[in-house]
Amino acid sequence: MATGRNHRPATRSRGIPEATVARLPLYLRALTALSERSVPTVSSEELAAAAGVNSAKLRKDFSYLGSYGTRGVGYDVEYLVYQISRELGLTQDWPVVIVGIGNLGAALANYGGFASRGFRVASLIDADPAMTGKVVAGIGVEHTDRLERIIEDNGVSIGVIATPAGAAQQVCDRLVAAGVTSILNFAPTVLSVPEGVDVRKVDLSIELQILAFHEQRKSGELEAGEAAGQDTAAPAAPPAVSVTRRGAADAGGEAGAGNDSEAGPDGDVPAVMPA
Amino acid sequence: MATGRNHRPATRSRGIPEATVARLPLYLRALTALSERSVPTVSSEELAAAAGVNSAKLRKDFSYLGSYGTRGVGYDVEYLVYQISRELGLTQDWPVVIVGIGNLGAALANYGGFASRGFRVASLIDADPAMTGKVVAGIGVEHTDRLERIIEDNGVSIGVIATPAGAAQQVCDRLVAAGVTSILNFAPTVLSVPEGVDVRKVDLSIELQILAFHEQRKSGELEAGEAAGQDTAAPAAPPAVSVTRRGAADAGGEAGAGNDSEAGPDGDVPAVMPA
DNA sequence: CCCTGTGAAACAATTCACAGCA
DNA sequence: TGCTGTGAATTGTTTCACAGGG
Repeated sequence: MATGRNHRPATRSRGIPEATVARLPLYLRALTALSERSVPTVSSEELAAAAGVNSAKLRKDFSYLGSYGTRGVGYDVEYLVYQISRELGLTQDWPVVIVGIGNLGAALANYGGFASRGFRVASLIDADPAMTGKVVAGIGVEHTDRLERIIEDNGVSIGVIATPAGAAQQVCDRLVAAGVTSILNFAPTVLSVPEGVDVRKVDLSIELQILAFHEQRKSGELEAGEAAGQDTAAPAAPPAVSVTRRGAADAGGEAGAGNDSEAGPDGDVPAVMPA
Repeated sequence: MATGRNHRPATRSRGIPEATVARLPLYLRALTALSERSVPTVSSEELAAAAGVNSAKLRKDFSYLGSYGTRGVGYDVEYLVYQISRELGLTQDWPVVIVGIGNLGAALANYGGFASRGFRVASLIDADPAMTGKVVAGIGVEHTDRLERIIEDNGVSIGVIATPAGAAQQVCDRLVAAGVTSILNFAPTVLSVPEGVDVRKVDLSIELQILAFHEQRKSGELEAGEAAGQDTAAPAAPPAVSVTRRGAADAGGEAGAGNDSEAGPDGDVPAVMPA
C-alpha cells in the first residue's frame, strides 16, 4: 500500500519478515511480564504460550534476530527484552502527535501503552477552537494552525490521525509536508502518501465485519452444499436475509492473528439488488 | 489458543481465503462511496485504486465470490455492494455489547462505523457502579452483574472488550459462557477461549511499535551503516542467506495482538548480557 | 478492443522434524 | 538430555499474463 520501494539491496541479516516484525511487540509484552516477575530464563515453549503463538514460529522469528538463546536452557529474559526493544527501535524516544482529539483521540492520549515504551505524546492537536487549551491526559490541546511548528520543533516523525474521515487526508498531507514519515491512521479512509512514508491503519468496523463473516458461517452451517463442479452463474442471488441467530454451536474457528485493518463505512447503504 | 486445529470443511465454493475476507470490508467501503455518488459501474482498476489495493488482487478476490462482473464493462456497483454485504453477513442484524466504558469504550460506542452496517450496540456494560445509569452515545450503561442476562435476552453473539488488561480474561470468560462466540479485544492481553470462539485483537501500541521499527530503519539507512553498505552489530548471526530485497517494501498489514500491560516506566532497558 | 476471470508462476509465511550444542 | 536453530516441506498469498466473453 503506501510505501513504495524504499530500501536498497543492502540487507544482510536484516531481512526480517514483516510477519515476524508484527509479532515482536507480542513477544516483548510477554517478556516484559516475565521480567517483572524476575523470571530469569524462558523456553520457546513457555514464551510462545504466553504470547499466543506456537513455539516453532517463535523460534523461527527469533532466528531472524540472531542466536539469542541457549540450547538446552532457553532464552535469557532480560537480554531478549533488550534485543527486541532495540530491534523495534524502542530504545530511543519517539515523540508522536495525535491529531483529532475527539472520543478516540482522547482515549489514545490516555492509553497507557502509548506512553510506555519509548513513545511520548509530544502534542495533541485539534481543529476545533473550542478544544484549544483544554487539557487531555495532562496535555494541553493545541490548534491545528500550529501543526507544522509542533512537528518541526519536536522532531516528530510519527503521527496519529484520529480525525473524522473527511479531514484525514488533509491532515495527513500536512503531517507529511512537515516531516512526518510514519502515520497511524484511525480514520476510516484510504490515505495516499508519497513514497517513503509508512501508513498503518486501524479500523474498528472492519474488525467487526470480519468477525461477522465468521460468525455467520457458524450459524449457517445447515447450508446446502452447492452443486458439484463449478457453478458459474450466480446472478440473481436470492436475498436470504432471515438467518436466525442462535448461540453456541461450534464450527472450527480460530481467528488467525490480526489482519489488515482499515476502512470504515460512513453512510449506510441499502441492500439493493440489480436485475 | 493452544489448540489451533481449526479448519473448515472447505466446502465447494466456500473457500474464501482469510486475506480476501479481510479485504472485503475495504471494497465495501469504496463501493458504498461510489453508490452514494450514484456511480453505476466500476472497473477493477478504479475500484482497486479507491480501496488501495491493486487490480489483480481485487479481481482474484472477487473471483472467490463468484463472477459478478461483466467483461469489457466492469462491476455493477449496487449489485456488488449487496453481494459483499451478504457474504460478510451484514444483511442481518448483529447486536453487540461493549464491555468497559472508559475512554475507549465510549469512543467505540460513539463510533459511527459501529452502528452502521448491521451492527447495533445492544448494551454498554461497565463494572464501575458509578458508571451505571450514565448515558453514553445515547445508551444507558449497565452494570456487569447483568452481563449474562443482557447477552441472552438480546441474542448477542459478538462482544467487544475495552476493559483494562487485568479484567479482560474474566470478562471474556463470562461473555463466552453466556453465549458470545466472537470477540473483538482491545485490551492488551492474550485471551484464551475455547475452540469455536473467534477472537480478533486490536492493539494500539503494537501498531506504533511496528511503525517505529520501520521508522528506525529509514533514519538508520541515511546515517550510519549505508556508508559501508553493511550493518552494525548482528551478534553472531551468520548471514548465510543474502536476501535480495527487491523493490517492494511496505508492510502489508498484519496486526498483532495485545501488547504492553504494565504502566510503570521500567526505565530503559539495561543492556544486560547473558552469556 | 476492453476488461474480467483464472490458471500458473513467484513469493511469503508456517510448520515439520531433526541435527547439534550446552 | 532438553531445547535451540534451521533446512526442507507445506501451505497460503500475490502477481503475472493471457484466454475469452461482451
